Amino acid sequence: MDAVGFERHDHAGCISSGLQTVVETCAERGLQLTPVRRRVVEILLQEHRAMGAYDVLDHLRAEGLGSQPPVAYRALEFLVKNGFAHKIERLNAFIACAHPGMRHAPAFLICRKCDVVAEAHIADAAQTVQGASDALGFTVERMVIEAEGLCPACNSGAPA
Amino acid sequence: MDAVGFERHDHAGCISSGLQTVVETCAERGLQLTPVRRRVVEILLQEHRAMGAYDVLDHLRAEGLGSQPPVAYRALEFLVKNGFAHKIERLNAFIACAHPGMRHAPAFLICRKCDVVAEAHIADAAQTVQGASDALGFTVERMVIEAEGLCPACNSGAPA
DNA sequence: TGTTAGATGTGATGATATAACATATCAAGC
DNA sequence: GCTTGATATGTTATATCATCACATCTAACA
Repeated sequence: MDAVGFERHDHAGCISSGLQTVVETCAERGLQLTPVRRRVVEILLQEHRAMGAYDVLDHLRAEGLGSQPPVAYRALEFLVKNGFAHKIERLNAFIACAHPGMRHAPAFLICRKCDVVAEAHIADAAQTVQGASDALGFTVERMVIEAEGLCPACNSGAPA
Repeated sequence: MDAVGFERHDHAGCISSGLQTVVETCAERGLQLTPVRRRVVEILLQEHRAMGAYDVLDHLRAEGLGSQPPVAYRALEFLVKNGFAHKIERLNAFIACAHPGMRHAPAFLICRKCDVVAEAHIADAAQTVQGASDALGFTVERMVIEAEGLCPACNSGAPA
């Protein structure tokens, strides 16, 4: 198990390495990392939080990279489909993947107070759901595991 | 582990017993099961599927029980808060709880082909997420576990 | 060079959800 | 009985999230 999101970290480094991984993975797989798509993943990495599609669109608009909702939704769809970003269903929002390119079934821990979202990899939980589904004859194609509550900082009464 | 949703069942019975459980639980806890709230849980039990708030509202409107969105959303909020219904985040839709009154962390198995939604109780998965969250200092208040894929019937090529 | 597939631009609209404020109901306490 | 407070409902308007439909552009390539 690990989690990305609560601890402090070298953010400039995490942006550049995250972007680099996306660039490389797209090259390997023959995916078109167009300017809009590239910029959206950069925005998600920079902001480092769950962003609504219209938040992303605001950034794009300010940079002349598209002004209508479909522009943002299409880029986000591409990123989610290829594992470079995730949709947080509980928030109707999107976040850069902490481990782009890797196959994984992430779980998200969402703080209701400060809105921080951590991406945890709780393989056992995913496997348990998978196993139970198999037993019922249900084939799992996508899985959503999201926990809402209080993050360590908000738990301990620290300023949000 | 058990699941409610895929197998055939005595639906008239499940409606009446489900409603009865809600009525009794409200009485026990001093909750106001008003006409709108009661009718909404009946609608969810009758339809036996995930319904959008506006689908529910259509029923209410046809019966003169309210015509504006907040009427439906408020009733649904009451039902979800008290464990009589669940929100399926992946679908932005609501479904009657298969085990009203019981404390539980349900997982939902959503068929993308025929839209059937089964409520499974995969205690291990919930506990695993809970345990991992505790280890990180994250307090879980609400958990969403949803798997999307193909139900047994759609899996086997049976008519959807 | 014509064709095609994928990506983007853009206007309109659909779908989901809540804010804000007025009104109603009812039980508790004076 | 009357006031008060808590809870629920009615209603208008609006906020927020998401997609449709169609035109255009570009690169790959037969």
